[in-house]
Amino acid sequence: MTQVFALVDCNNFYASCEKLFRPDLVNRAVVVLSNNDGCVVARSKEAKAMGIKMGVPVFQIRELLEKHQVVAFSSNYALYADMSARVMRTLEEMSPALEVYSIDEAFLDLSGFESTMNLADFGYQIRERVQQWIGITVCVGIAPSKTLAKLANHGAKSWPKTGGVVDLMSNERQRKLMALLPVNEVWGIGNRLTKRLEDIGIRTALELADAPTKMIRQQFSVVVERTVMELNGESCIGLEDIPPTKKEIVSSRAFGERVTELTMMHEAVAEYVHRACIKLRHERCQAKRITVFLRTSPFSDHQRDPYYSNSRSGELSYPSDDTRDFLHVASQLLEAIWKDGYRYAKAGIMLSDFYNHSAVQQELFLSSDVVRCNSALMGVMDQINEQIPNSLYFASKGTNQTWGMKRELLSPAFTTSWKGLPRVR
DNA sequence: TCTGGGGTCCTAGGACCC
DNA sequence: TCTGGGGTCCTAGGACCC
Repeated sequence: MTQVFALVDCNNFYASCEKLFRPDLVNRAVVVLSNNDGCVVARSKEAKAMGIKMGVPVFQIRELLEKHQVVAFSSNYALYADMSARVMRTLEEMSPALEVYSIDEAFLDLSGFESTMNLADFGYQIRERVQQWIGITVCVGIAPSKTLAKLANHGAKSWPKTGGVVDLMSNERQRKLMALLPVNEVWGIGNRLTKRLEDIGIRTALELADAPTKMIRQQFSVVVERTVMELNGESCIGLEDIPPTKKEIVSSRAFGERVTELTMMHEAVAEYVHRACIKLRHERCQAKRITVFLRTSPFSDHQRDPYYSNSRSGELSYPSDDTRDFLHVASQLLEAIWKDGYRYAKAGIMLSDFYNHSAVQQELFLSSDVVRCNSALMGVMDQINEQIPNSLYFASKGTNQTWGMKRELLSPAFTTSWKGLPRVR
């Protein structure tokens, strides 16, 4: 049986979420900014039309924003996550299997649907329902492989006359679309690969699809080879409807102001450990390995502001999900890579080497009572913090946090009670 | 002055073992 | 003193994604 995938993607998702609760902003250009209000990470269609590019630093386009009275928001992740969950629940009801691919995209398995209905019509149904129930506009791409479904979706987004749905099940239509799209629009082909592919004369998606797989494998990799097969309608990447367990958890952040003192950096690292461990417990995992990293700004003039970047990993003697275990090691690792005299712009920690909670072998000399007691303590802490965020934490992360990030343009928490509200001081 | 955060997968090379 | 080749495991780095 031929496989059928649909990719459903929300249009301008973060900007659309902000607009949804501000009817006064219809037809106004809206942008959403990254942490620290540093870069543009989402634009409404009006903002796109002004030529505001994805990822551009705000300070470079400040005049443009003011001149056209563009409305800017700090990113309100709690709001977007909540809206995303609503969209996904709606999609779930319409398809037997769904893979939540990112906050604003999902793959649906529509295999077998083609015998009872017109696939494009079903795409329009999806679009209408999400629009009506949630108020978010989506585009739908339908094809026999995920990579082609991505391209179909791109077509649906780019050409309004498609009505937001493109059915790419026929080979003829696949080739027609691929001939029009540059190779860098293909899922899995980024900047570097685009450059290398262009060097050997491959410029369009179709030229990549027609390239001999053997040569692609030799000159590039198995990954690119798989992409070529997917472009030819051969599905190599299946639907992952059960989310795989995480292999690492990262918590990192650029500072609102440069950090020059070790005590401050200790506080910041403690904060990241705290956040990562909450996620770890949420995943019902334990980790053994922790990495601490820090760096100065790669963008500044290195004559005046020299560059330094370093990281160091350490291991616990047994897997744990106890914040205190990681705080202890992290602080030692930080001491080992810290150098005085630099203006640090960013730091973070990463947890890795995960073990399933139930399958973890306890440390030989730790009584099981102690372990039970620790995990109960952490559980209570997480529960309280879920009710009232940041009410309970370890003193090591500090109470002042002058290095914390800037979020000056945050929208209110429209749909969530506590999450997303700035901390009350 | 001001440039995000969180992930995955693959590969090359070093360490180590037999 | 001479000194092989193959396998495995781990890590760092590169590339990609949203």
